[in-house]
Amino acid sequence: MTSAALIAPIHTLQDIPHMAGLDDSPRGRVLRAAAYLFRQQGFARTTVRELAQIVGIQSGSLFHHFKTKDDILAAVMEEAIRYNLKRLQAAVNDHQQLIDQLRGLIRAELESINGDTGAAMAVLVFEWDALNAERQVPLLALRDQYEQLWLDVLAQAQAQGLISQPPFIWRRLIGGAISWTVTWYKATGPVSLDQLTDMVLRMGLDGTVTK
Amino acid sequence: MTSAALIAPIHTLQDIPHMAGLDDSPRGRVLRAAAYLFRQQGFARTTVRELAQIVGIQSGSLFHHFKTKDDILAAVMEEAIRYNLKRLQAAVNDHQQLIDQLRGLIRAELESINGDTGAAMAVLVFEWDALNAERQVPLLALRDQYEQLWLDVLAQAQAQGLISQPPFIWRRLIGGAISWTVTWYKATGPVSLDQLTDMVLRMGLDGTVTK
DNA sequence: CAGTACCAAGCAAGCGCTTGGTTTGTGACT
DNA sequence: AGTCACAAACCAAGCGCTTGCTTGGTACTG
Repeated sequence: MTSAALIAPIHTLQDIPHMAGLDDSPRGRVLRAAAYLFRQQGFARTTVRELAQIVGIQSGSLFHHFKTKDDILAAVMEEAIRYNLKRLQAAVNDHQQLIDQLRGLIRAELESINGDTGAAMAVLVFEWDALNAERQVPLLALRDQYEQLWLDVLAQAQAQGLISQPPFIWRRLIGGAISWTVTWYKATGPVSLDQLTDMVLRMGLDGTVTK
Repeated sequence: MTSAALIAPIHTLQDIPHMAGLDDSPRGRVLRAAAYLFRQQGFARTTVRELAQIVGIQSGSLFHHFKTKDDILAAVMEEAIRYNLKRLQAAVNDHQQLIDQLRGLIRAELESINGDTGAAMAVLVFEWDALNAERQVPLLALRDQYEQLWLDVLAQAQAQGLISQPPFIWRRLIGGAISWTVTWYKATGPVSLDQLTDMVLRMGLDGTVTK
């Protein structure tokens, strides 16, 4: 097998940005490095030796903190989804007007994907199938909560005539547009997160409002 | 590592749907199986032995047709992008009205992702980073052609006031919504491809037209 | 002195790919 | 029609290497 990343693979933990929700415990350090590597190269192509090297320990020592490599993946995903579920709940609770709640949800999800939990969120999306079916179950329960938050707001939005598509479909299409930003959007570019939020929101309010 | 797909991994080529653009030559058979497996389990987690077994040959015999496993991945991607570039060009040429061209593009891309080239398109999206940088170059040139087709139509759409966002942004957001359908849309479900096309189109024509 | 965190070494299994040789299909020439 | 040459397609076996993970022991901390 040809190995990717032959050039400058040497990293240390300090080169890797912090991830919200993770402390500086050994466990937190492993998960931070894992989120970074799993996103950068994929789960299967990341070796436990490589991960250990970045954390600064021997590869065998990883298994003092996690039973298997799969457990590390599951932990990264669980941290990501738990943290961002809270973020989304806050986004809804912070506003009373429905349109502001909707904008808040979009903004929060854009942040989770392009901000300080971006690596873990990308792993959650792109490496989902790498997780055993059994290990997916508890995460699916969390994801259902996450999606229900959206659907509750969207049901009201439909009732008020804010959106003209079924909430389920609307959520999938807009969710796709938001998730996809991970492949192209740079916060340092010409478009700010607030501007991007408004663009997505406008696309969501399709022809029903001339706002 | 725990291995996924412990249950009923036994397949033969006949269980795998045909892919448009591939013939029944040995090469075509390998690529068809590869597109299916790479999508199902990911490139890294698919072994050459597994691939060979489905095709019905020995693993070593694969290397009579392709130099490396990476070459197989690159070939799957190239076939996918070449075939769908033609499909997109046809979609534009088949109509004269701008709005119909736009709808044609959306419909064509939804088809390529959810239809007879779906597996290969998913591989193109999800396994892009598994490809060496050098091998990405020729594919990027093809992808630029593909995207330019969209941008040409979108520039006119903006000039006519059909869309209210910059073509580049519009394309990214709508492209995300379309690509994302691979994660949830089933052609056998309650929503037809034509209906889905109209939903995406309506979302794209954001508030500028009360069509 | 118990528990946490770690190292050094290495095992068993699986990986991509190679090798040397055999079968099969095809077209040209008698 | 028969036969021969040659390339394409394939098999059987296995090499060299990497993988996730284990083991038995040591240092540090409260």
